[in-house]
Amino acid sequence: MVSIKDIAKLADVSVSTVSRVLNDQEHVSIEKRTRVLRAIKQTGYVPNRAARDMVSKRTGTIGVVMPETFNMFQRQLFSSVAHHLEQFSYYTSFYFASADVQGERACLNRLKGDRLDGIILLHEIMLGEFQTYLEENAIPTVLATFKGKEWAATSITISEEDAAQTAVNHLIALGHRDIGFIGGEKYGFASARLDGYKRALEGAGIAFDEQRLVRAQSYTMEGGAQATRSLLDRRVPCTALFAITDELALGAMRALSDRGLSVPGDMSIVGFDNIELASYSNPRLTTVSQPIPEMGQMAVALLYSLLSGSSGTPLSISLPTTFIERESTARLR
Amino acid sequence: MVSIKDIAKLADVSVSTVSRVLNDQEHVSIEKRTRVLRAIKQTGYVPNRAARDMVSKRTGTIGVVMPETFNMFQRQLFSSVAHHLEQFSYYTSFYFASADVQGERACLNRLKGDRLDGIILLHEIMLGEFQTYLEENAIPTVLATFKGKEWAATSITISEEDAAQTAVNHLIALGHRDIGFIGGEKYGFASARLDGYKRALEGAGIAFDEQRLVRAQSYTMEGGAQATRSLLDRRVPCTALFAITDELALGAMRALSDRGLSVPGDMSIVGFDNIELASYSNPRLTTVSQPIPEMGQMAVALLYSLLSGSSGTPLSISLPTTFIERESTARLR
DNA sequence: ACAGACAATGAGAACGTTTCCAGAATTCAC
DNA sequence: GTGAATTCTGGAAACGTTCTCATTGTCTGT
Repeated sequence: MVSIKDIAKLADVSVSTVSRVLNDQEHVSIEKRTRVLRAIKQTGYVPNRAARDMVSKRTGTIGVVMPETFNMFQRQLFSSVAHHLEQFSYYTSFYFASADVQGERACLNRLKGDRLDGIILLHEIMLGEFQTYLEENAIPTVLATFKGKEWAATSITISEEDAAQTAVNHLIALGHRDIGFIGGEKYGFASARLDGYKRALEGAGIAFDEQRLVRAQSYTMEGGAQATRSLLDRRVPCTALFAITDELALGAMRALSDRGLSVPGDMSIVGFDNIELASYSNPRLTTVSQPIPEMGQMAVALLYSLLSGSSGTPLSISLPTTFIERESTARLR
Repeated sequence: MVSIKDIAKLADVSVSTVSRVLNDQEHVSIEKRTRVLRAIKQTGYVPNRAARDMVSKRTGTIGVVMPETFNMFQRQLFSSVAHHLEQFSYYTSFYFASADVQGERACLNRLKGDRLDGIILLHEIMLGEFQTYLEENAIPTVLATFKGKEWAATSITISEEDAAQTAVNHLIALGHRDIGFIGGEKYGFASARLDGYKRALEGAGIAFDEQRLVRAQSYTMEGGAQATRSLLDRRVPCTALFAITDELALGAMRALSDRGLSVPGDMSIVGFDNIELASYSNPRLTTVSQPIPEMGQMAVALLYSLLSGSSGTPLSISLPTTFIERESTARLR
């Protein structure tokens, strides 16, 4: 492997000079600079990142953490983040954590060895040690799509509860009163969206009924389908469904269709996220649109400002959502 | 930052001894070993990877390259690869290359600095320099979903052409003769699937008609919808469509539905890939199933054997596909 | 012509680890 | 008991960079 010394020898200059050229520093004559550049080109030399990192005490790397089995919303968010990250001169490392304690711990351990300069978390982390590590080492952190309960980190979110309430209100406005809820496990957004659902019912004077609530095992279409089947099996009358995720909603549509129920004829459905697929399903899905590209952009911008040394109380930014009416909801006949 | 020296001091042993403990080597007394381990635990010490990599001349890292805007098939493949990669003790770095020459070059440059021990490519790379670099540096490489033309690397593929032919044959068997083709740009699999389509027509004595061929701008649902619209606008009669990707097929279904055509009543559709979504669409999509989990597993296994020093002519493995009939195809009335 | 400022350059320390080597301590075979 | 083999241990070199510092050379203003 060709090293900086080889380049120095080949260009007949000192190692220091090569380093200066490499890092675009001044105090190098045009003549030597071109000689060095020629040698680099000739040998195909690329600086050894490990060596560079070691001496400079920083890796120039920012980490992006996401679930190993990310859903389509997270996939789109990831795209946006990755795209904006390319703009500026940091390396990016991606970490995929399986959604359990061991998975998060394994992820954390990988992280630690990498000595990141900054980090963006694209999903809620359950493991307390994660927060501890980041705080103790004062690693600039941006939380996207969630806030830490007692974690005073920069975050970018939407008002989950309000958005969910709006979605359910739409169903109510269409005359529905028996509205099922397809939720999920664990995460903060799941309970926030449930709260929004409850608030909407309350606002309309509809009693909340535990029987109309079902939690999917996983945030997948399969999870949504299963949950819907078990809801239907309970035989509590429902004319509409609110699913806290588009993928759950799509799974629900599949399950309904399998039971010979039509959407929105027999059942209206509202989703949440507005993933790309929502406008390609049949029928198109009425949903709450999250500003995914902006969330990614903001997350990157916020991290950048942290890395540039901005201080003070961490910003906690909430972006607006939009309710999108498509074809999966209809007025109750 | 706490370093190995701090641990040595704290445990009152030499740096060498700490290093031995760290790397699970023998020749350390139980007593000192426990002292070292205690010190590590106490301080939360994690070895600096950069330093470690530098001296050991290897990074213990394997790289996974995929397109920045990966489609659902690639997403599932990625999952499988990531999952199997976790089993063994290499670090994994993910690289996302935007699908153009600059993107691939940028990706390559990032790669180079990282001095990978091995690499898995999850999509066809156009940039020749990529191959050159990997070959010149003798980096163990596995190509997944494609083969290099003149690249004698280990690869794992399916027989694209045969599978496509089978898919189109199915349409023919249902009585269809006017079969549109929704293809795409650039990649080898696109032309292989086109060849399969042509061969099926030929086998049935149906003349290939350029007018029934359309290429999507991108391998997305939007791309499929657009392509389908332009095909419909040509007003060449078609009773069936073969899309070389499930996502294109789903976009096509959307476009047809928008024009008031029903699937499979007015038009049969066959896709390719069998992404998760294919069994959740409405109607469910008839398609060619790729053995995605196995492909990922194989790719990892093959890389592992390369890293373990297996040599000889690189293996080129082709996995079988399955044709899956669902609801998007029907007999021509 | 001379001091002072500044540009160009290279020598060498430092970063945190692994690994080679040699010495000390212990065990083993007779 | 003796010598040989083996285990344990620490010192120090090496890895490929960056960065500080000192030296030399070239201007500039008087």
